[in-house]
Amino acid sequence: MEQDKPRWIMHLDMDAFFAAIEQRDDPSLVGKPVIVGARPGTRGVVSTCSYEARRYGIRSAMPIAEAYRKCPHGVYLPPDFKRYQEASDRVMETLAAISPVVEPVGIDEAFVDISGLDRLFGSPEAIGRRAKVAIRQAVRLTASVGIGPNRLVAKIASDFRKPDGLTVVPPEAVLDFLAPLDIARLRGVGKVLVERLHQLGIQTVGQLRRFNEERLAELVGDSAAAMLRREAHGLGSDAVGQERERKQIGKETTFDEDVTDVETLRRTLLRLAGEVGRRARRAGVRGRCITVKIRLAGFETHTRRKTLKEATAIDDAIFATAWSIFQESGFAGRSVRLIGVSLSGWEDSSQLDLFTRPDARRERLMAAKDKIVERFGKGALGLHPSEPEEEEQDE
DNA sequence: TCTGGGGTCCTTAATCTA
DNA sequence: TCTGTAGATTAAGGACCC
Repeated sequence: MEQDKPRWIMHLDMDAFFAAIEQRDDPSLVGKPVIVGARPGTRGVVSTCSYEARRYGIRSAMPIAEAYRKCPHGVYLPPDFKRYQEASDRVMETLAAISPVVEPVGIDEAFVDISGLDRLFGSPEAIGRRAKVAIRQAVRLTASVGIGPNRLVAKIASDFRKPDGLTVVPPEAVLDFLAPLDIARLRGVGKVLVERLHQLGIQTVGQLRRFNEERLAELVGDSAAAMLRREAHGLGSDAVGQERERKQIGKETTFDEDVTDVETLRRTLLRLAGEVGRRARRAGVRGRCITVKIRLAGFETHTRRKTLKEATAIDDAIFATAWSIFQESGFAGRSVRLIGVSLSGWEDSSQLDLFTRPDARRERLMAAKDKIVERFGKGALGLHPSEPEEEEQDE
């Protein structure tokens, strides 16, 4: 049922989400530089910071040590995902009351298809205002909204005026809107591509649009060039859907200090494999592919992978494979900064044989055990609560 | 300065297989 | 049966995003 009516896509982005929730819940933090992320003095980064903190040059993903140097008197808080998820759920519900087509992106953003809602709610701009007001009422937080003919333009528009902004870009205004913007605003253009485009003298989207097509393809490759061309012309998908199926479940950890002790690495892998298994069972998936990620002291990162004959979600099987991968990797004895395990390559559920598969019974048992531990704690299984630690909150 | 953790997708190369 | 090859699968790394 193709329709010729113009598409209107809204992108909504919560302002400094984690920090704003902290300020909302503790009024003494209002007006102060609030930094949510790793503890100062550890190896971590800033997750989100308030606009007051941004005045000191603090940004998301900045090493926490650097943030602390820039703003030692800031308020440093660990993230509390449970509270953030609650707020996020309410935001998504609020959006769902405006349009049935809402696609959450992570915890603090969403795309909403608002095409054809003019009779109900008025112009796209009126709908954007309505969404902002409804969210403010529901969670006492502000959001920035962008509206355009597709996801690309809507997303760039929501980022255009922040915080608490509203930017509507009608189809006929797209080219003019994009032309003066920095190429880094485009999706898929990160540090590497920005650097390469700068070398070509391209700083803005308008310059990119005018740049010779063949030359661009020679320098960044055919597929990147094609993507850049489309984006420079403001072309993008207008399909808004539900969340996509996830393709991988992983868990990794960075040590406070680099580790050479093989026993420590073994125990860490065991714990990570257990966590991955537990999450896979809860998600009802089994994977054939096990990947071990190792980051050495110099930040040099490697992955090694093995594909099993039978898909699994059992801790022991994941660990045994991960451990053999590590032992065969040749990294034993090196100084390790980070180690991680992930499971992927889901088996095709249409070919599942739930009753004859040898692992099925054990998996059901382990899933039941997971549930008991979840509800009543490790004590319920006769385990010491601090035994194989685990404080993990569920994302 | 010293770089988290959860992911997705793309590229390239090697290997398997029809 | 031999051989070349196209296409699928596997593996590793990297860029990017939130």
